[in-house]
Amino acid sequence: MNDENISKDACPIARSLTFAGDAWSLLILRDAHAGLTRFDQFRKSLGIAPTMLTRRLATLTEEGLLEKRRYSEHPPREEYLLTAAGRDFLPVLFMIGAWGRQYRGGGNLVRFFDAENGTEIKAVAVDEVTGAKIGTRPIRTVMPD
Amino acid sequence: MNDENISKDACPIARSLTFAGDAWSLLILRDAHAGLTRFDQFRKSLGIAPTMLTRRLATLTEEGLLEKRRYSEHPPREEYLLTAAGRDFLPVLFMIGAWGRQYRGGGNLVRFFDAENGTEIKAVAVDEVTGAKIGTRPIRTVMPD
DNA sequence: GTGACTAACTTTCAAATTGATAGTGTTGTT
DNA sequence: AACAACACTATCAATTTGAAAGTTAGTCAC
Repeated sequence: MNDENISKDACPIARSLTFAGDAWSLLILRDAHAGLTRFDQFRKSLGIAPTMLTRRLATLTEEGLLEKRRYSEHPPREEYLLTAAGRDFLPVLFMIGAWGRQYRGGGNLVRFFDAENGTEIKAVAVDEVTGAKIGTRPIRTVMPD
Repeated sequence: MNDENISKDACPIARSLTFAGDAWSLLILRDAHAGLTRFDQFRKSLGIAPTMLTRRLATLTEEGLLEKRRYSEHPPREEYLLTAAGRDFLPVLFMIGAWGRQYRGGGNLVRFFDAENGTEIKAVAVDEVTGAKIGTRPIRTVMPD
């Protein structure tokens, strides 16, 4: 895709897709939220080729979703930690997961629980202003300029 | 990517990424939600090569997010309409957009308003059970089996 | 009834990306 | 000294993408 055009677009979705528009990046972010930080952890979890993983980690780091940190001087070893922008991507992953659970839900699926009160998490997107679920009320789109 | 492995995975996110793991599909869905239905409308809006568009529309149709409907017998012409599964993908798009607005928000962006009361929509993902925003409380992940 | 035009594609092919496999450099462990 | 762990890099075949042109099946204007 032509990233130049898309990221300069007035659409916030298109802008996000500069890096989030491929499956590996989203799966890496998923694993990062699950606590993975190291190259080999990601590689083994995803079964991704190391060339791909190197590139994707570099992009996610450049784009500010991950941060490279040296965790050992001898030998020199790096790990990848979520930044604030990376952590704030979690709602996106949960909504993708919610859709998958509803429409691709056959067989056993991973489940997520609120660690404090033990209830299963049911992620929904709402408009914070009206409290209504996204998609239940008519939307008006306003272009800039 | 190896779709076979990923869609059989126990992760609902990975399952969704079988088709949603590329930027064009998400942009087509965005445009479909904006009301576009026809091949040439998508093509002009996205600047996508017709080869790509044909393939993506076919995949989205096979995956049950779009539905092909004949809108003219003479000449034979088809349009693509969102199915229930496609409509339910809107929250994902809104959350991707919300992230992009926050972290890639320079310049003028499209904005979305509640058509009934005129307030700007601020999409957030919450746990329907606790009402807490996703990511503000600790999560426990439970694997199947 | 010929020529221009529209819509939804398909064909072709070069360029870019991906993915599998093997190898490298630095270091700790036995 | 031999072996293993970790985080990569190198190589290269296979797949995917993207640009441009062509096709099919009709409508419309004259």
